[in-house]
Amino acid sequence: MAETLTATALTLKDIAREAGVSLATVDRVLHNRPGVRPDTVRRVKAAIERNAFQPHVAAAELARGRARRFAFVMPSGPNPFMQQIEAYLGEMSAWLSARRLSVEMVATDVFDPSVLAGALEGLSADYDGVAVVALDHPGVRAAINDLVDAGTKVVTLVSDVPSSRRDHYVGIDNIAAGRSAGALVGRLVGQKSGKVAIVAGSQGLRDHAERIFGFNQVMASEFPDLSVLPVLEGRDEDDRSEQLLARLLARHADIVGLYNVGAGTQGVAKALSDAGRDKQVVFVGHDVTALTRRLLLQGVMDAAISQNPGHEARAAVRVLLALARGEPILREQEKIRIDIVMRDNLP
Amino acid sequence: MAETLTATALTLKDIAREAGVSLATVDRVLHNRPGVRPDTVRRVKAAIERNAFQPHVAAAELARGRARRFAFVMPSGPNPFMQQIEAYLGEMSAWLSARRLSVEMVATDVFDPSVLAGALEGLSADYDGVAVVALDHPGVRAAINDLVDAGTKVVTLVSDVPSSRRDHYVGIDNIAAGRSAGALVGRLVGQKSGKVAIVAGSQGLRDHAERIFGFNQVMASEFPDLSVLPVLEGRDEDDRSEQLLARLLARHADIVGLYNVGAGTQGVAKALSDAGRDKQVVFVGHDVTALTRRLLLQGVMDAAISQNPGHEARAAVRVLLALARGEPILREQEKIRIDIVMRDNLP
DNA sequence: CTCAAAATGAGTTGCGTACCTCAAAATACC
DNA sequence: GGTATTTTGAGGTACGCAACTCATTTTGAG
Repeated sequence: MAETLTATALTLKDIAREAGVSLATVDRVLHNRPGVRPDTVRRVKAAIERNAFQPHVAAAELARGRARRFAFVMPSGPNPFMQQIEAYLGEMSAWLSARRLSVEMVATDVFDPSVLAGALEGLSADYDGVAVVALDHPGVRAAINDLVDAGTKVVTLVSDVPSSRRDHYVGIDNIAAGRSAGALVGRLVGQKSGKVAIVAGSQGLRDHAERIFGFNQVMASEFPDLSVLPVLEGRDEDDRSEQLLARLLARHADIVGLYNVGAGTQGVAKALSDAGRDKQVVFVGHDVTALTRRLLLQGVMDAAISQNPGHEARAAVRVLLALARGEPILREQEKIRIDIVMRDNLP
Repeated sequence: MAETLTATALTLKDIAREAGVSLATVDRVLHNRPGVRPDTVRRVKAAIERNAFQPHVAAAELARGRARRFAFVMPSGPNPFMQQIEAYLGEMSAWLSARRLSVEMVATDVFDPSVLAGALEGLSADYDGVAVVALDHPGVRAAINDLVDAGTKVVTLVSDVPSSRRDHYVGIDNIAAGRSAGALVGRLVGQKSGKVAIVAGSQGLRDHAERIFGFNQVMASEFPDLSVLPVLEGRDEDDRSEQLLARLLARHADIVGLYNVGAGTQGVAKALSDAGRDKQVVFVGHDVTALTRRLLLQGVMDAAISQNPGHEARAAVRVLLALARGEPILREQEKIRIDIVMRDNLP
C-alpha cells in the first residue's frame, strides 16, 4: 500500500568499501581524473551502478566552493517577449541566490551573425553556461561550437541552431505551432469558404518559415475550401504590416481568416479594424502580451499560440544548471508546450 | 549591457558581524529559537534584509542531516490519471535521490471521507510533507488541519479543500476549465444553432460542478443560439454514460455540441458513433489519455481540456520541498495551466 | 546591592563531497 | 635485478550551515 519510490542514503565512503578501493580512487573515477587502471575503473563504476548511487547534490555543490555563472544572450532593443523573459528571471532572484547562481543578461544584435558570434566569443572564460537566442548561420554555429569545446554549456533559446553542437534547445516545435494555428483558423472559420492571409516577419527567419510550413500543411490537407494567399512580409514592424494587410484586405473581399506569424500585431489589428472587418475575419496570432491579451478580450483576436516565456526562462536556467552539474535533464519537464490561448483561458 | 540579476555571497558570519552579534544569536533568530531580546531580533533581521541574505540551500540541506520524506495519498484502484502521476514521479527518482528525498505512494479510498481521514491521521509522525487528492468534507478538512498543526506541510492535488488550512493547492481552476470548454464548443459549432449536451460524473463532485458552472456561464453569455440540455450524470462509468447519451441523442436530432466533464469517455464516444453523429457533433472532453488521443486523431473528439499530470506531480514535489525548506514558492512556475489540446498540438 | 533569570558569546562537531598532497605499493621496462 | 613509472592509499582542508554545550555578561526584580 505504501510504495517507496526512493531510498538510498549511501555515501562515497560506502562505494569505496564496496569496490575495495580508497575514497581517493572513487573520486578519481567519478571525475575522470587520470591514474586509475581500467580494471579498477570498471570495479568502481560497477559498485556505483549496483547501488544506484547518486552523489548528494547539496554536498557536491557546497564542496566545489565557487558559484556558477550563466549568461543570457538576448536581442537588444524593445521586445516584449524578451522583456518578459528577463522579468521572470528577476522573479527567480531569491531562488538563484539561495543556490549561489548568477544570471547575467547580455544584450546584442542577434540578427547580425557576425555581431552575435562576436558577442559569444569571449564568454567561455567567464561563464559556466550560456543561453542564447540565436540565428541559424555558419558563423554563429562556429561560435557556439567553440563555447561547447571550451566546456561551457550552451542552450539555444526560442530559436534553435540544430546544426551546432549546443547541449539543448529550449523552445517550441514551430512546425507544430503553425499546424495548430492552421487547425484553429480552419475550425473557427467553420463551413465558410474564402481566402486566408498570412503576415510574417520574414520567411528568412527559421521559426517563421517553419510556422508557415506547418500552417500550409494543415490548410492544404484539411481545409480545401480555404485558399491561402501569398505571405506578406511585414518584418515584424507595425506600420509595414498594417499597410500591406490594408492593401490586401481592400483587394480581397472574401478573406475569412488571418494568421499573424510574428510580431507587428498592433499594425495587423489596426488594418483589420480600420477595414471594419475585425469581427468577421478569424484572427490567430502568437504570444500573450498586454496587446494580444486586450485583442483577445475585445474579440478582435480569436486565439493566440503561445510559448510560455516564464517557463522558457526557468527551463533554460534549470537545464543549464543540470548540465553544469552533470545531472540528467528531466526532458518532460523542460519541454516547452504549445499553448492555445483563447479569451477564456487567458493566463 | 551585461546586467547582473544576482550576486551576494554573504554568509551567516557576515550577517553576525553586520548586526554586531555572534553566530549563535543569528542562528537563534533564523530558527525562531528562544532567548533573544526583541530588539536584538530586530537588528539581526534588519541586517538580513539589508543584504538580501539568502542562506546557502546546499549548506543548510547538508547540515540538517536527515532526509526528507513525502507521502502522496492517492485513490486506489485503476485510474489512468493517477497512474500517470505515479509514473512521472518514477521518472524523477534520480532527481529525488540526489537530494535525499523520498516519495511514497499511499493508496486509499479517497471518496470515503472517513477512510481518507483515517489514512491521513498517522502520517504526520513519519512524513515532512503530504500531497493528497482530497474530497471537500468536514472530516477530511479536520484531518488536514491536524497535519498542518503538527508541522507537516500539506498540498492538495487535483482537487482542493479550500476550507482547510492546507499550505498549497496544485491543480487547475475548474471554473476556467469549464469556461474554456464552453468557448471551444461554441466557437467550433460555428453559426449553427441547436442544443448542447453535458455528460458529467456527478454534480456532487466539486470539480465537476465547477466545470459545469463555468461552461454554462459562457454558453449563456456568449452563445445565445445554443441551448444547454440538462446534465446527464454518468458517474464516470462508460456503460451508464453511453446509455444516457444514446437516449438523449435519439430524442434530440438537433444536438450540435457535447461536453464530457469527467471520465466515461469511452461510452460517450460509442454512443456518438453508434448514432452516426460523431462527425456532426462538436465533442469536447477532458484529459489526454490513450483513448482521448485516439479519438482526437480520428476526429471524433474535437478538443480536450487537459491538466498536465507530469507538471502536477513535479509541482507537488517542488512545492512540498520549498515549504519544508521555508523557501518561497515560485507561484508562476507551480501554477497548473489549462491546456487546450487539439489534434495538431497533441503532446 | 544581590541574586536569579535572561541574553549572548565562543566554541565544537558533523553533514558529504571536491580537491589536494605525499608516501607507499604495484607494475612495467630494460 | 634494478629502476622508472603508474597506480593506489591515507589523510587533510574547506565549503556554509544546523544544532548543540557551556561559560560569561547583562538585565531586572526585590
